[in-house]
Amino acid sequence: MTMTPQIEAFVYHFGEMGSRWGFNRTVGQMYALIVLSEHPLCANDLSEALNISRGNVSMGLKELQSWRLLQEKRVPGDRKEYFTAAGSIWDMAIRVLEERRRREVDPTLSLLRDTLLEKPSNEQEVYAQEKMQEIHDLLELCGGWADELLTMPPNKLKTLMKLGSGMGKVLEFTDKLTLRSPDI
Amino acid sequence: MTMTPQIEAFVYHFGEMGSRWGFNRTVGQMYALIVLSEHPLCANDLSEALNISRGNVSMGLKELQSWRLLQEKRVPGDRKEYFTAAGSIWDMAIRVLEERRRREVDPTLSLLRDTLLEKPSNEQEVYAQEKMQEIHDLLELCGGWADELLTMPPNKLKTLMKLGSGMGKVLEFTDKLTLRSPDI
DNA sequence: CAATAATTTCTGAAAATACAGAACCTGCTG
DNA sequence: CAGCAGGTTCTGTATTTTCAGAAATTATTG
Repeated sequence: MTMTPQIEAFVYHFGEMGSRWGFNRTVGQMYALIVLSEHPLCANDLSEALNISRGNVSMGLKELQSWRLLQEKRVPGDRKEYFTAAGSIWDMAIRVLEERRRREVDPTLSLLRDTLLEKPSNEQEVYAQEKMQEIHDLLELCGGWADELLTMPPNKLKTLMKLGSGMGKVLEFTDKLTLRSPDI
Repeated sequence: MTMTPQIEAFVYHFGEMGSRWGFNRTVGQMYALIVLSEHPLCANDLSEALNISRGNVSMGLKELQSWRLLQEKRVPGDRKEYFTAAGSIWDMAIRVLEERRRREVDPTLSLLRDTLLEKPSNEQEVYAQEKMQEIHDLLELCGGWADELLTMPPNKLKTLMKLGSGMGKVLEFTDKLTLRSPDI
């Protein structure tokens, strides 16, 4: 289990980026290596290839599993656990986005909902609540939309994205249509 | 400059979330307070309201400015600088997304592009490059799409999002149309 | 061109996080 | 049930990040 310079470069880069994506350097490296490996890897492989302590690898695998990013593979006659990336690259992206939403957006939404139920008790709070309402609506709208998109079959989603600037036009077009028939 | 419990709760929450959004606790608190305040705030206001050292406030303001999230306000006859949130909540969201893309996605894309120009030097790299290609394509597609969306006028974007599950249908519909006329 | 108000940069302490390595489980195998 | 492979949890150290407060810098006004 030794990495070529190319693979190494990507693995390290992903480690650095990892922190931005919500997990730490070593977890990022571990995941990158697993994704790039055709064959399932076990904890020892990771520990050796990345020079990471065995205990740390165990924690990292736990973390990646909590993101639902790993698929466990059992090799008959071998008592080690092996791992590959769960699903396609698309699946991976979707999982990460879902998880980040759960961690970053949902708690805020919930707090906002609670706060907005309370009566503003002075001038200052009237304005503040207006802003909170705006934030709430934005998050809710985006969240709902994201749900729609992420539950679409990937193919369809891809088509949609490729539509690109066409989308603006489609939108105008459907606008016109809905003038006549509100239920496209 | 004293916060009501409601406002305080949101400010602190946003501080905690802040770290997930790419800046630290105090920067998050500062921004939340600025957004919720009807009137522009100066460094001292922030320092006092949040119990943050004056120097730290200065750093934080720099950080927020690097995200293009602040609008500077000058009050005639007062030499202090005052700040409000730059633009609407939508503008804020767009700025944050753009900036995160710049910081999180672009460097990876650039590395991938470079790597994919090289010839795979063995079996292992052939597979790894396939995966990298997939990641590259996904990031590029999403990035391009995000560009489209984020440069759309907010109203249009809002309409699009509200379209919700309708979108799947629109898609099928345009599919049929393009069979006859490829340039919608 | 002082005097001083406002801001920025620097410095080191404190807090949080990441991590190696040891100690500890758990369950298989002979 | 001893021995051991594999995995997890714990403990202390190293690293990184955050931040207050001091020092330095820049602007503003009489």
